[in-house]
Amino acid sequence: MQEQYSPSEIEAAAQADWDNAEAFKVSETPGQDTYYCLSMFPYPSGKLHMGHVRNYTIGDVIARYQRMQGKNVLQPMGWDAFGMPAENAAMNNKVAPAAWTYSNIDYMRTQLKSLGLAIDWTREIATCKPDYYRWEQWLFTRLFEKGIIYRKNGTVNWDPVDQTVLANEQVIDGKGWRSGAVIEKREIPMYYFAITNYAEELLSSLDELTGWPEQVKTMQRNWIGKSVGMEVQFPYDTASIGHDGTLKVFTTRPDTLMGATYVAVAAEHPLATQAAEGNAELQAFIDECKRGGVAEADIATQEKKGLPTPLYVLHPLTGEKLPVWVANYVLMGYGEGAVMAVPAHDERDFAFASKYRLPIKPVIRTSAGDATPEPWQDAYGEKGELINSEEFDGLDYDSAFTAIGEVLKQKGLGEPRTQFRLRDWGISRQRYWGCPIPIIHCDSCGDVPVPDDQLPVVLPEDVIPDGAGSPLAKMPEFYECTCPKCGAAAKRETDTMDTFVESSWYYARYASPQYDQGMVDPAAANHWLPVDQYIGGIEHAILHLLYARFFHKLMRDEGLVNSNEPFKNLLTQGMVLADTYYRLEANGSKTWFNPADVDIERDGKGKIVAATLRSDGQPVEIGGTEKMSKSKNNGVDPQAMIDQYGADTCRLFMMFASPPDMSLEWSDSGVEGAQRFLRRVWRLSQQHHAKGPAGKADLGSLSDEQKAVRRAIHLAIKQASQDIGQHHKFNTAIAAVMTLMNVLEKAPQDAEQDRALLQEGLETVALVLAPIAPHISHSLWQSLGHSDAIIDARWPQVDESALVQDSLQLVIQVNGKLRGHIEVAADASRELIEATARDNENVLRFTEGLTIRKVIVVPGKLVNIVAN
RNA sequence: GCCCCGAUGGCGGAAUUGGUAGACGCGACGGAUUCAAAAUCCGUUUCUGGUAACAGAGUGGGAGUUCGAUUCUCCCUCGGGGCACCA
Repeated sequence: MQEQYSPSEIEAAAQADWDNAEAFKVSETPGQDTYYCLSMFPYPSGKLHMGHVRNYTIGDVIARYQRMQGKNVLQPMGWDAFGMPAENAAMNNKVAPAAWTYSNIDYMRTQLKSLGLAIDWTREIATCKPDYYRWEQWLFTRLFEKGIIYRKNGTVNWDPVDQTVLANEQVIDGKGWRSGAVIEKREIPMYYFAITNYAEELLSSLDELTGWPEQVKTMQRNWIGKSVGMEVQFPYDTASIGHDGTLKVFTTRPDTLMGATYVAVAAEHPLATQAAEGNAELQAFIDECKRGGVAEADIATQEKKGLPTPLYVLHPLTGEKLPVWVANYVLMGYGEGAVMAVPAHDERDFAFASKYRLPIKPVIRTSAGDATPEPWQDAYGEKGELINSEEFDGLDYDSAFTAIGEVLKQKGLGEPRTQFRLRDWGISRQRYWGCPIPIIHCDSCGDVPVPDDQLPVVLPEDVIPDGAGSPLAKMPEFYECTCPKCGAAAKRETDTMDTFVESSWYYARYASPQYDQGMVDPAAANHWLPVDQYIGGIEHAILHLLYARFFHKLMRDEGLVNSNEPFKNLLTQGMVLADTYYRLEANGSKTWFNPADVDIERDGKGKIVAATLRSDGQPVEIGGTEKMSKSKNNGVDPQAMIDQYGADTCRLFMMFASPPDMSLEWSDSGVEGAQRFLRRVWRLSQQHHAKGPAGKADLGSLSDEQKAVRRAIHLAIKQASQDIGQHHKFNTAIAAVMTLMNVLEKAPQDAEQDRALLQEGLETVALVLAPIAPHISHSLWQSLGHSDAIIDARWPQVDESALVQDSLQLVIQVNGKLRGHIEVAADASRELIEATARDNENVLRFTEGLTIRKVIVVPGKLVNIVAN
C-alpha cells in the first residue's frame, strides 16, 4: 500500500480491474433479484457539465449500493442525440449535425468513464441511429393505423423573414432570435398523439406511484387538469349574425350561468372572422392578436384586451341578448375557442368587464356578501347559495349544477361534460435533425404509413441546415417516392418528430438494445421493467415524465410490455449552483467573471465582503449564487476538477454538499475538504496496514472504551444504511462515516483488541464509502486483506448488541425550556425518572414559588415540568 | 398570469411519528510542528450581555394550535422550477 493517497493511480487501477472483469455487464440471470437503476440520458451538447456529474453520481451510488444488497443491477447509458443545438452548431461551424453529435458523444463517453460509473456500456444507445429510431417509426405507423396518431392543424411561431418555424426558446420578446422580425402565429398541419385518450388513466395511475415525490404527482395532476363542468350552447341571435347556430362554451361554474353578461371568442373564431368583414378596426385587432409567440407564459401575462362585435348570442335560459366580444385571452386551441363571462364570480372576467364597462351581475351569496364591489376579492369566486337567479335561487352549487343541467338538456342547449386541461401532443417539427415521420402523401390514397419492410426512413447525415425552412423539404432525393399502396408518384413527409418522442421509450430499449426483430424483446423488457429507480432533474417533472408514462401505456397496449408504469421510484435532483461575479459596463450591461478567476476577501468573522479579479487586482461585484450557466459564466468544469482532485473527491463532495433533491452550491474549499477526508482515511489505513494483519476481536472481553468504539462503528452502519437505502440522503450517510473516522483516529491502535476493532472500523468505512467513492474503496479493501473485489462484497450489517447502552442522558425542561440533563439507567422506571428530575438543582431553582401542574415524561428523551 | 417547491449560524447543511436547534463539513480565530512555508495536528466558533458561572434572544415575516413548533394550520414576503417547439 502506497504511503500517499494518489487518486490518479488508484482510479486508473480500479477502472482497469473493472474493465478486465467486465464487472458491470449484466444479463438476465434467472433466480436473482433484478434492480434497474436509470439516470436520465444526456443530450450530447459537447462536454459534461456539473449537472450531469451530479445526476450520474447519484445513480451510481444507488446502483452500487443495490449490488451490495445482492441484486443483479442494470445501469445503462445512452445519448438523447437529436435536437436543435446540433443544428445551431452546424450553422455556426459549417459542420453537419451528425458529425458534431458523434464527436461530442465520443468525448463525453470518455468523460463519463473517468467518473468510474458502474455502467454496462455494451448496452449503449444513441437515438439518432437508424437501428434505434427505426422502431419509433414502426410504432408510429401502428399508432397511425389505430387512430392514436392523427393529423390536424396546430399553431406555431412563424418568422416571416427567415420563412421558418421557431421554437418558443427562439422567440425573444415576440421577435425572432436571428432575424429580429416580429413573430406571427401560423396554422400548419401537424401530426398529433391522442394523449387525451389516456388522460383518465394517466391521472388515476399516479396513485399507484408510491415511490414518486408527492410534488411531482401534484404537478402532473394539475397539468392533466380534470374538471367536471357543463358544455353550454348560446343560440345565435339571427338578427345580428344572419344565420342559425349556437356558440359552444365549456364552464366549470354552470351555477353562475344566470350571471353571464357577455361571451368572448378567440381571434381565430369563425364569429370573429365574420364580424371583421368590412370592419377595419376589428380586423386590425385580430391581426394584433396573431402577432407574438405561442408560449402560454407570454399570452397569460399580456394585457387583457378585447373589442366588441355587432354580433349577439342569446342566453340559453333567459333568452337575453348577450354581446359577443373578441378577446386576446381566449385561445382557439383551448376548449371551444369561446368562453361565457361571469364578471361577478371570475377574476379575469371581472377585470375585463370593469375595463370595458360591461355589466356585472352577482348570482352567488359569498362570504363577502351579495354584491361584487371593487376591488375584486377571492371570496367572490366562492361557491355558495344562488341569488338573482329566478327559479334557481336558494340552491347550492351541487343542486344548481343538476337543476341548470336538466333545463339545458331539455332545451338541447347543454349537458355535463368532463374536460381535461391536457391537450393532444403535437409532434411535427419543421426541422432536419430529428427522426423522420414515416408517412407518404399520395394524391389518391392520402396519408399512407411507410410499410414495415421499407423502414427505417433513413435521415441523410451529411446535411448542413441554413436556418431558413426545413432542409429535407428542399431535398427531392429525400422526399420523392412512390405510394406504397397504388405505386403512383408521391411525396414523403419532410417533418421530423419532437425529440421528446425518442426519450419517451429509451428506458425500454436498454433491455434489448441490439434486438432487430422489434422495438423491444418482450422477454428482456419484462425481465427488467419497470425501472426500479429513475433519477433526473426536476425540470422534467411534467413533460418528459408524462410522455414516457404515456408511451409505456402505448407499448403495453401493443403487447410489448406487461407493466402499467415505466418508473417505480423517482428521484428528482436539484440544480448545481455557483457564485457569480460581474462588473457593470458603461453601457449598463454586465460582464461576468468565472469564480475560478476571482479572489475573495473576508472580514474577521469569515464573512465574504469583497472580491477582486485575479488578472488585474481590481474589484468585482458579488452577484449571488445562481444556476451554473454560460450566460453567468459561473460554470465549473468537471474535467478540471477530476484532473485535479480525482473522481472520488468530486463524487464525495457532490454527495456530501446537500441531499440529492435539493440544489447544490459548488464550493472549491468544500472539494478540498472532501479530498482532506479521503487522505485521512488513506493515512489511517496505511498506518494500520503497516502493522501487519489484524485478528478478530473477542467481543466478550471489551473494555468500556472499546465498547464505545464498537458502538460508533455500528451506529455509523445503522445511520448510513437508513440514509442510503431508505432516504437517499447521502450527505448524512457521509457525515456518519466522518463521525466514525473521528472516533477511529482517536482510538488506541496497538493492543490486539484495538487493532481488531480498527480493522472492523476501517472495513466499515470502506464498505459504506464503496458506492460513493468506489476507487479508493476498491484499493482499501485490498489492503485490508480481502482477495475478492469490494463491488462484490455485501453491505455491512448492524450488530444491535453493539448499540446497547447501560444508561441514558435525559433532557430536563421547565415549561418547555431546557434546564439541565440527568443520567438514568436505561431501564429506569417512570417514577424514578420523574423523582430524579424533580430533585434536579435547576428544576428546583426555576420552579421556586411555582406550583408544578404536570410532569411529561417522554421515554428515552426528556422530562418536561409544567409549572406556574 | 397559472401550477409546484424552497427559506435554519459567516457559508453548505443536520434535527428519521411535535420533544436538547445548529450533527458533519467549509470558513474564521488561537495554538503546536517548521529556519520558513506547504501539509498535518490540537482547541474555540449562533447572536447579545457578562472575566466567568450564567441569563436572554433565535430556524424569512406575522398570527394560531400545543406542556413543548425548524416540524402542524392560516396569511404574507422573497428565491427557484415548469407552462406544451430548450433538453
